[in-house]
Amino acid sequence: MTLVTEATTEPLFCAGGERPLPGMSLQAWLAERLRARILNGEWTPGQAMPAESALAAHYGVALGTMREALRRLVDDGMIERIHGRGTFVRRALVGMSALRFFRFGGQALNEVPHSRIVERAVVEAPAEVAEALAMAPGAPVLRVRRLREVQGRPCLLERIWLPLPDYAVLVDDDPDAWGDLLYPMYAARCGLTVHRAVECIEFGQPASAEDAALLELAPEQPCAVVTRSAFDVGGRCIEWRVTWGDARAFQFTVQLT
Amino acid sequence: MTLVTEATTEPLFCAGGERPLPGMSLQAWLAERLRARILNGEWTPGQAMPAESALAAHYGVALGTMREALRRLVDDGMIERIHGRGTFVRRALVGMSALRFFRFGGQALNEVPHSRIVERAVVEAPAEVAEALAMAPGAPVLRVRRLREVQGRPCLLERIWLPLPDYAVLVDDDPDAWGDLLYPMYAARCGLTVHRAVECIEFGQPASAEDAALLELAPEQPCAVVTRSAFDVGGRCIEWRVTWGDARAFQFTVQLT
DNA sequence: AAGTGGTCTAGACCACATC
DNA sequence: ATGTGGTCTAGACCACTTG
Repeated sequence: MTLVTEATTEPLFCAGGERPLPGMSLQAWLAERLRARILNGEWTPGQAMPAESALAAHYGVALGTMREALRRLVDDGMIERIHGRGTFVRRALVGMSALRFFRFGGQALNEVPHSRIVERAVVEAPAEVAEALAMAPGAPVLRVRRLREVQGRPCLLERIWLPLPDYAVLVDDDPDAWGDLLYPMYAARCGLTVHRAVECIEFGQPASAEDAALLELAPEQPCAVVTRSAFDVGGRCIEWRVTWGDARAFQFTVQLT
Repeated sequence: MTLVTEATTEPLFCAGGERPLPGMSLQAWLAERLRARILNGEWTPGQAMPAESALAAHYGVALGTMREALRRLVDDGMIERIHGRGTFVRRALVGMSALRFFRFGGQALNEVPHSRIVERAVVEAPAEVAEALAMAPGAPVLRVRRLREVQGRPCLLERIWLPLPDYAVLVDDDPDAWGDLLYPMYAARCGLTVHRAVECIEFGQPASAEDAALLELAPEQPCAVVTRSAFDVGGRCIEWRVTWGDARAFQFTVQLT
């Protein structure tokens, strides 16, 4: 009598009364099952998952138990719940521009700075890049240098490394058509969604005199350097980038509770 | 038959069936009531609150509802729950040393750096300090300058401002007896507990040639500057401090999910 | 053994979004 | 009107900590 309206790649029900619970709580086990199904691509980012009632019925658990399992995934940043609409696998990160670490004069809030692609080349991955992207050293990667401008003034310089062949479609097309936001472009053109990222902030100098000139800074001018590894929902690193900006414009706030 | 074992400063029960719920959920209202009682000092930091079952009975709500209210306070960092032991008002922050922003050579993990009080004086609060501490400009404050050393090498210099008369007992005693950790000392000597803090990280130079000399840095050497406002559980700012450290040793990691 | 928080159930009803 | 997540109830039992 139960209609299974969803394709599933796992046993429909853990019958026989025996569930794999070797000390793991039911809600934790449910969360892991759902996480695996998301990672398996059963529900893709932005797509709605079945209703909590449907999931609870599917697994034969109480509603409250399934709610707790879903809450774990929300806390993980894996899914997002919207009252009255449904439960969704989270899309790419937003509002994570390195620009949020800086205060550039006259910068309007939420203003997306203009992007200019300064360089795009297929190169062999240097050791550092290869390690970050979990590739063999020397493997082909797409290297991009991008300058970001606020009100016509250069403020951030980014060096970005992208693993090939995942980003192959970006090798030969027109970079001017990429737009100002890369992550939505990655999703649309390459089917790659950034789900999580780690940033490391340090102080240093521009990587070269040419980079300093692009930023209109003296070569020895101190810069804040933001190194970011970006991962997809499966935990694979799909972008590595380093961003430079004038240290005098750097400002970052931390809440401690 | 119900024994009221706790002193309470509010009506014991919201009788008459009418609870102040002008669109607020019951659990949110409960959380606010409990928050007010904590801020009122009914349960002090480190002390156990009544059991969730007792609280639920006291307010005449279901256990699960009270659990949700308590969960909100946990998420706020207001309380802490320990399985089998109880629910506790959170103590002072730990592991919030500005040292966590730096990597100094040979620094062992969790090593508490040695502290040396370089200056202690009662001064009139400058405008900036007065604003941070919500005092009148020129009001008396205790100014402390502290040098922190790792393996005998100076690494951080702190300028700390403390509102008077709250810290009056520190004006004339022996600073060498303060120890390496100030916040536990504040709690023990002055009855002041840091519950929350906000830090702002910027880039700059030492405040004076003398400060640079204390850090054994050139006066023009770039430094990371960490400005911290520390608040008690009631939201009052009870400490304002600025910390300088060599920018070359600065390293900070941010997780984005 | 007693007391605590953590898990789980099986409902009911409410608030929000969409068609 | 229907379907979604959010709130609330009233229990039961489990896991952990302490005396």
